[in-house]
Amino acid sequence: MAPMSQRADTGSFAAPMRGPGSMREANEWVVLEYLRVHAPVSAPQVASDTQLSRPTANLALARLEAAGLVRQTGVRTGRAGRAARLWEPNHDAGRVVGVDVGGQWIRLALADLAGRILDRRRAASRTASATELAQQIAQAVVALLADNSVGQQEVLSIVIGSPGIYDPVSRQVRHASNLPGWEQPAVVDLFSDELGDRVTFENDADLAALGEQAAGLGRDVPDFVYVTVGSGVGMGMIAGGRLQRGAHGAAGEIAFLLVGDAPGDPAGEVRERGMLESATAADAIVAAARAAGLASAASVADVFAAAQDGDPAAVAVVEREADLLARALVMVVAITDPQLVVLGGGVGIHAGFLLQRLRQRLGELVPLPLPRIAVSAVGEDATIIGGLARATSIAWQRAFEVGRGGGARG
Amino acid sequence: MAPMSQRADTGSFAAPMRGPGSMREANEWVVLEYLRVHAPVSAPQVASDTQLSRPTANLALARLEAAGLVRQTGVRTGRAGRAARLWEPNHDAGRVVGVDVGGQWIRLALADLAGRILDRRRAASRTASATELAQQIAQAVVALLADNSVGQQEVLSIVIGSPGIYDPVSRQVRHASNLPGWEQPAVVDLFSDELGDRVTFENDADLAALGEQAAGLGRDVPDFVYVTVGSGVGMGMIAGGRLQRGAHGAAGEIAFLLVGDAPGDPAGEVRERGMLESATAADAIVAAARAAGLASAASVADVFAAAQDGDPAAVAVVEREADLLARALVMVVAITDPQLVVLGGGVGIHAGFLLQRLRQRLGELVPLPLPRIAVSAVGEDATIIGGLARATSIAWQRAFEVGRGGGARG
DNA sequence: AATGTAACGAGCCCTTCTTTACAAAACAAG
DNA sequence: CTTGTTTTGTAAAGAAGGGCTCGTTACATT
Repeated sequence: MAPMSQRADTGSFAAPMRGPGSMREANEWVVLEYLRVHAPVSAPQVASDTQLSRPTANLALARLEAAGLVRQTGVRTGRAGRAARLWEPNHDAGRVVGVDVGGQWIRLALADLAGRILDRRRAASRTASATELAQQIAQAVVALLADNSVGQQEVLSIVIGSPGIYDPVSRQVRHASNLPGWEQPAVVDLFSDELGDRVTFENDADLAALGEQAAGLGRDVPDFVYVTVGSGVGMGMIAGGRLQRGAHGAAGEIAFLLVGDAPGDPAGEVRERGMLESATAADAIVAAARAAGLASAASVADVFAAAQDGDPAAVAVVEREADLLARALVMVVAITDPQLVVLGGGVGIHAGFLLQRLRQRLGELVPLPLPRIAVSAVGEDATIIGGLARATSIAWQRAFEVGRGGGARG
Repeated sequence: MAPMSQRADTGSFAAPMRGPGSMREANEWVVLEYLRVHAPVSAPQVASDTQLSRPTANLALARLEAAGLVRQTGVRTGRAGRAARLWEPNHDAGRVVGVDVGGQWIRLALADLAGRILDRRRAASRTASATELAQQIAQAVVALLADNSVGQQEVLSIVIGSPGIYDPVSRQVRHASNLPGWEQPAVVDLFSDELGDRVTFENDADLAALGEQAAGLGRDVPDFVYVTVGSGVGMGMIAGGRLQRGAHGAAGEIAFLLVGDAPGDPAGEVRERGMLESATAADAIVAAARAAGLASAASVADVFAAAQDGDPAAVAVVEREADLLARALVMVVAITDPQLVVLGGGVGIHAGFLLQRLRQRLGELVPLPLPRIAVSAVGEDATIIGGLARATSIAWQRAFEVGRGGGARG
């Protein structure tokens, strides 16, 4: 069966230098990683910034170019001296796909190796059965590739983000309460059958955190959390610049945080969905607003709009939301001490209105160093962008590995 | 001023291989790290396990021996073929000191580079003033070294564990509510003046987690937390095999977790110490027992003993303790998803009695994959052992750096 | 005592990086 | 337009490592 690996940590010792071969290889990788961040850039610049000698840097670039991983993108002129050729990664050396699977919508995007989106699709989820949903996704991916004339060979990585936690041992997704049936192993197998062995599963909130890290507020923040509040509640955690998944991939399943006595909630739902999610997710807000007399409230946006207009019932609902989220953030801050909390998801995006109260409550409850709190800069695309970021990272590794011995394209 | 560095992450790119020199150096470091775990071991074993060639492994060992970092420790015989010389790190190439500063006791230990304790001291903390306490510690360290004829030069690292979080920027400890005055910068400066620039500050719970990782239940567990309940409450978190400190070093300050309505506690104390600590720390247990009619309860041990004897009031107190800790662990599990929870501290050590109820409550509250829960295997020495583990790690790095150019000893 | 096995060590070859040097290309000044 | 300056690109020489292979040594077995 296909590997479909979650990042397997090496565990043992750092790899020693096995002969001069690994030396050159390591240097080429350093140059490539440098270029991914600093392109376009001249060869002497690469040399000085990577602390390699000019000939070595040039050799690495030449070999990477021969492997199709790097290309010249022009000439820097205007300064004294010979004009320098500028280099950049060959972002057309492959393609990646990111998929965001939700209970309402599936979104997918095709991107180059820079993560730039070339084409994207959105469709209502066919949640009649999980296998139907999986088939819908697989077919959508195939169609997306076909419409853009992208061959199977070019696709180096496909990352699928969904609720729940993926267990690479049993090869199934668990705890995806939003997607009934999604836990069947047949779902995972269907993807490897249809799309090959380049599929990686990730939690949607984890990917959203990576998205915020790649293109949002988390860009230069090594320790932050992304909290998503929408139809469900979730969290992705970046510590030391790296995504933290926990021992079973369940880190950040904050739906189950205890945030009070959750009055009026049937105990069964609290146990199933978790107390925080039962009390703060989108449906809970709408229900609370209606119970408070806002019969016209049909969506979260309605409730927030009414609150903005000063409707006292709506204000009370929003303030309770802020208080509950503050209690949740107390736990997050006390346990993980992030530098930044990013709010996302259908509710989180509207959270600008309650940020002030959120900060105030948090300050009242915890005398610790407080994180900055802000609304996501990438919005509802966080998961897709994060999926593409993860996919490009995997793809570059693969391209480098095969490029060392194989052919080039692009 | 002295650097006294917390581990500074490099941030930028992996170091390239700058010439064959760095290659040899990297290989020597790999060999040394391998030996620290697998000693005593033969040279061919080193070669095959590190994937270096036999000549290269032998050369690395020879050079490390010349630098005084490695030594022969005998001959393995009994098998066919020529007898192999066995190698081990030269644990006498330096000394380290670990200090555990608490509100009641200070403990300190002198150890070799394997972390083996050569001598140790314990004394009642002189908490009249923080500077007096700091002076007491510094003098105790000096005396410990003198009594064992250890010169200042030999001490490669001193790690001081205390409550609170150390901020390397402002060079002071914060949030050490147990140690009044400990936040003054003068305290930190006193140590660098008296003991030189090899002093590192760490949170005591963080060190306890490292201790459990080095010598306790966390030995081969990459993701676990150490929860200490005693006169205070704290947590140290290991994820991916590495200690997680958070953005401000405040990760694991779980005293502030919200675990209910904390009935009967004055609001001021809850705000100051945190709700979980106010409700579950040692003094709270004793107070609750007395309030329930156990006039004879003078210590946590008394309460637990009475509960073991079946005293209903004591049982109720212990069960409430278990319920509160279960609520706290819900947060920890939902946010960080550890594989193992280790209980330590004055209360945690007696927690065997409440483990079952703790597990049951946790299972009722969270349908996520649950961690193993167990009482610490290193007991009250966790912080000291962890401090020595951290210190040896720092010391080997230093010894390696200077060994590359400087002299040897031992 | 003879044989097999495993460790050790020296010599050789290959690869890589750096240094040094020189040629090429752009701009600036006359 | 020519000449000089500056930076880039590349080639050759020099230095240093690591792997491979083989011969030697030492221990255990029979």
